[in-house]
Amino acid sequence: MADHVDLVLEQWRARRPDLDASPMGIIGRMSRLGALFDAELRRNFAKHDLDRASFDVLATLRRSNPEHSLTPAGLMHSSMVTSGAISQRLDRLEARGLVTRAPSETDRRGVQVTLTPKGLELIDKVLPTHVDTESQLLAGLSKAELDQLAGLLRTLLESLGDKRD
Amino acid sequence: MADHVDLVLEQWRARRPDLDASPMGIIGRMSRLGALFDAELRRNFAKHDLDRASFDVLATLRRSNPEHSLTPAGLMHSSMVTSGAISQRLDRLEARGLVTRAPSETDRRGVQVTLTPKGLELIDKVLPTHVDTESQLLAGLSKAELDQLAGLLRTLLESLGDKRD
DNA sequence: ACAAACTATCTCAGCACTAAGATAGTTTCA
DNA sequence: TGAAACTATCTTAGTGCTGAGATAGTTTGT
Repeated sequence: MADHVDLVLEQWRARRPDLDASPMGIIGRMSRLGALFDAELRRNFAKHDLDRASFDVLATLRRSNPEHSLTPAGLMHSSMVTSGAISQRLDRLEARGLVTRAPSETDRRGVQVTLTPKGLELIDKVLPTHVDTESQLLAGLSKAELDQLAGLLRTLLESLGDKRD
Repeated sequence: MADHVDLVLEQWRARRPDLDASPMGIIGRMSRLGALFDAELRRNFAKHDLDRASFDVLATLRRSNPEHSLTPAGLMHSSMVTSGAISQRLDRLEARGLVTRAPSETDRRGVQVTLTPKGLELIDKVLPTHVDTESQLLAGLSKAELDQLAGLLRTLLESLGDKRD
């Protein structure tokens, strides 16, 4: 059994035997899996006239609270992109009538972003197909293996300072 | 112990208890780890006037064979980007004198890309700092845990058809 | 009370990528 | 042999992001 990364590691052993390339065995695999996941998830988003960026915003609003409402800063922290990216995502979603931007009542610099009924309907339609696609992507591992994997990834995230907020 | 993704999963349970969001526990964590890894690796590349794209090309050439030489198609398969992206990456690297493009001797459509001495020197200088950075990113897991993680990721990649070529 | 420091959001130029398609050369096979 | 299918590479318009910085409003400390 060997995947593409095993070949890469062999090549490094042949060309640079002095180098311990083993960390690439983890980080290289994650990067490849990320690319494969992304490509497949994108196919599903496209069926519903969405892309990853729009889905992320709609899904974050959907799960955050019963009002489906957050500030741009809140969206930024959740999605790990810059404030400029959030502004542009919101421009697109607002133009499509999927979210609204309202001035904050407590802070005149602030904005409150809220899912419209149309946005709620769309994300609720896409969500089941999304987890379904994800589930198929993970079908190569058993339930026990998936739990083990989730645990290792959580430990790693915690060690890098990933927090709950 | 809980990371950001645990919060996300809790929120889904509260808002959409009918939905089994557990696949997000894996795919969401991989995506976050990918972003954190990328940011840190980029910092190291920048120290050497490089970016991820250029590093990928130089490293792939470095490990592939003793001649440090591949076709654009070979680079494309290894890096999971489109042919257009490879063309542009090679334009940049060629302009900096880090690789050469020579017409293939056997196929007049073909091109042979080769590391220059300057390119070889650069990648050999950066490589140890790169694996060092990766190693630090993984320091939160023991050697045994890393082996376990690599195995699970390999199984997943194989189940998705990732091949050695 | 007021200046300085800070915070929230937006704007925009520059960058690397994709998707589609152009160009040139090679292979297949009737 | 010659047409059709295929392959290798490059070109280009369009897209979404980052990084830097602008703008407006809030908080802090004296």
